[in-house]
Amino acid sequence: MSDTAPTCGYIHAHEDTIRAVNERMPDEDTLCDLAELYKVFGDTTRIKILYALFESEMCVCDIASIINMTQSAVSHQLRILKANRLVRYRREGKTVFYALADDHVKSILGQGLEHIVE
Amino acid sequence: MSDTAPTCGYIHAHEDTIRAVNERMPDEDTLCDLAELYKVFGDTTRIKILYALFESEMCVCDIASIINMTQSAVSHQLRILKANRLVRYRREGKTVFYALADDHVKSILGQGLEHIVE
DNA sequence: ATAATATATGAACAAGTATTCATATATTGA
DNA sequence: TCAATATATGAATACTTGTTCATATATTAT
Repeated sequence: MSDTAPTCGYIHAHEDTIRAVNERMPDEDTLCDLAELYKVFGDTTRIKILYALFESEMCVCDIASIINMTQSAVSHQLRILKANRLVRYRREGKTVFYALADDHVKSILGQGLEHIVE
Repeated sequence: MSDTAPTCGYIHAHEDTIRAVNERMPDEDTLCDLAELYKVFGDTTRIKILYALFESEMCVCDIASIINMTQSAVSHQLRILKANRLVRYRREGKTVFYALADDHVKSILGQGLEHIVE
């Protein structure tokens, strides 16, 4: 974060463009939430977990086995996914089953894929 | 990355579920590219830059002024956006104008917003 | 109650990253 | 060619984050 905005000789953008940008720009809190959400998707382990859950709900141990990571690592990441409401869970005895929270996850990942294959 | 997969007493997922997951799971390279793409969106400064460019193409200095960051910081981030083909640029004399590379950016950010306002 | 097991979590460490500062490059005009 | 200006970039620093290891919690069965 800086507090000094640089000024080049003159502003190229018209005043109404600048006003339009300021109108469209979400407020700081929303921007932070947005960035936070994308950060969650910005990790291979978490993406793998989500892809695994595409197929069906799964317990922590199965997820760990499928994506070849330790139970601890998976559990830590599930906490983050949970906190961002990308997965939900239900307990059944000693086992905790995780599932995708909603279809947003699929469509977000799908759109990302679209961009990189282009 | 770990090399030891944990094993709980028994696997809950059926074999065909596991096979289905492995079929659906993109290969390691694609997963990395995906994560990489989302990492780019996972920063407030870069999101601000993209939102600014929603309105119109803009020179580095105008962007810096609008989002209140130094020219250097903006330039560094533009390099990352450029490398991930989220923005394109054209030079006009001393000035370099940046613009959104395509409409993917808008739809990706839109979908993110949808999730967090829900 | 005790043992066994599935999951969660705190602390530590390593790796990655965003900003700043100083400076380099590129372009224009005099 | 030289000065001015817009942008780019390398190095340093502070901060964030993912994994590991050890351990805690929760649940079940004996």
